[in-house]
Amino acid sequence: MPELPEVETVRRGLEPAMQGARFAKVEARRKNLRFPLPANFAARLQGNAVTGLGRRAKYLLADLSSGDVLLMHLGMSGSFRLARRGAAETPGDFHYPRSKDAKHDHLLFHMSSGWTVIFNDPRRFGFMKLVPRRALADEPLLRAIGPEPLGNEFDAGLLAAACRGKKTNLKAVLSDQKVVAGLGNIYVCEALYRARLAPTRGAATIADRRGGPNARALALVAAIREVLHEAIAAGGSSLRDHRQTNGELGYFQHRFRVYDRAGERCLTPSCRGKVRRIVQAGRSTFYCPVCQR
DNA sequence: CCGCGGGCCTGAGAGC
DNA sequence: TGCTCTCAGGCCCGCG
Repeated sequence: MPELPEVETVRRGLEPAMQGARFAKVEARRKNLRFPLPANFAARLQGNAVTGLGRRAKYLLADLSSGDVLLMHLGMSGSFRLARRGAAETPGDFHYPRSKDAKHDHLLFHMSSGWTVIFNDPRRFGFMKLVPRRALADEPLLRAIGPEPLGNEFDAGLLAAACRGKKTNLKAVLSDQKVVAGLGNIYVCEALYRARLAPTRGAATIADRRGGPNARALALVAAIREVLHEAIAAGGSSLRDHRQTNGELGYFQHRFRVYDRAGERCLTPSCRGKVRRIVQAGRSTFYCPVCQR
């Protein structure tokens, strides 16, 4: 599923079940997701309390009382859901499995809060890793990731500096996690539409001659922030896989202005354009060729 | 250094 | 109904 708004939605959903709770029992139904699970995965979690639940880019990070950090990535199709222990939908219960999807319930975290946290991932592009807290700064998966787009550090000056001298286009730059964290195909398309910038536009053209931000860079940063805030408030976007942890769908997909709207009218008032789908770096890009320049 | 294509997996939907 | 083909929100690697 998951880009920043979906991962943040999941983080918020997991908090009441995990924050301050212990892993009473962990069931790993497979020994690998995208990568092999850490050695002794269940044993290293069991008995630990979750002292904090954070997010960095598209990663969830659970701080454990052992001093380890549990790093979780949802890949393309990973999701978490919560079930009350003893309730009908809870694994181990008489009625379970009840969804045809249950074969992809790979990890079960039975928490001392009474909740069971279930990680489901049909495509198994997701993965988990345990990292000692003091080694987190050197963690290769996180080290190269750029600033959080909703944080104070990220601004037009930073984005322009990252684009300066680049030969590539805006779509590629915004999709690059080293430039800015957490954007994926959907929110890159939506942010570019809101900033009225074409995804094919050369990235360097949002910097002025000195490499400082121009009006385009300012518009782009504002658009990125705006679309992410709105999407988080809507519980993310549900296309195929993403659900909130309570099983409800996000609803931001109803507010897409270009994504998956190929051939439909541009929503900009007075624009006569039609949304176009092109392929960049092997992925679909949606944009209005009339009002995005 | 850069961009691109392939690979990792499974499932959904379209077309025949 | 069922086969085959394409596509999917991420990310890493190797190639040229």
